[in-house]
Amino acid sequence: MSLTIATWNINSVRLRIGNVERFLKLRKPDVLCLQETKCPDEFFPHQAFEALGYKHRLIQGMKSYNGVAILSKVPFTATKIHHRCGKEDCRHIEAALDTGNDPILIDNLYIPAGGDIPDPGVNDKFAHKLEFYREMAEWFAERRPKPRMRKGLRRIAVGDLNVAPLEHDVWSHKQLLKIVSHTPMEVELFGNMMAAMDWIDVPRRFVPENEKLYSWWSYRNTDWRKSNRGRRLDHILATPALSSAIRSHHIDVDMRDWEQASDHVPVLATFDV
DNA sequence: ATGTCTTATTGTATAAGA
Repeated sequence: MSLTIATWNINSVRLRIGNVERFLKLRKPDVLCLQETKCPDEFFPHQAFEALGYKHRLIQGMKSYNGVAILSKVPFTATKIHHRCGKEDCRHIEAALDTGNDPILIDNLYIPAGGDIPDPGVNDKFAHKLEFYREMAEWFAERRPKPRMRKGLRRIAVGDLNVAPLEHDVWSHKQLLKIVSHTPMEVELFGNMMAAMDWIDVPRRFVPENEKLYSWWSYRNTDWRKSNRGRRLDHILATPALSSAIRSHHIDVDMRDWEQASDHVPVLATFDV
């Protein structure tokens, strides 16, 4: 079966539920992973998703900040809510998708943005971000399939990881080296997390590393398209067991122009599972 | 880099986070 996964930092699911519905009708992903829902669970707009066939929903939200959700047409065989760095701040949920074959595990992540100053000694938010990356690398390493497991493990991780790892994941590598999201320290920890599970960077399977690729443009630019000072903060990662199943990818850049747009646009990938 | 958007509140202006 064909499986399309989308990830989107929605920056308030209630404010932008109209845009979510429009996106789902347009792209019809099988699974949508949202971050920054900013919505306590009791207020989550379930009916909008139910009406469009997303009958399987795992949500973990809170007041004001953060919040993640997995909305799926595909049933779950298991779900988990994870607490990271000793906090309960709604940043990691996990579901097993019932694809008929081995279930595919999907992690939906909202990694801390990290504040403005890239120094963990003076900026607690940056320290939290680094700690989150270290914890994820360790957690994935513990789940890495043993060499004797020849078929490997089918796992997909998506979300707003708040790091643009490659030179051409930002508009100016040189000018952003000291800007949080592209500092060498963050990029190194991102790399450690990638190595922990041998993750494949799915969009970069299709777009060469010397081409610009972004999923986020700041609200602070008056004309985002003209200045085009973007960053690739939103990611889709897949394990080697899914390597031959990867079919296509798409970043919905034009959605940055939609009425009352999020500052992030959806990233999609299709697998033949 | 600048400077915008969202949420919440000792609220109709301000602060915090991104």
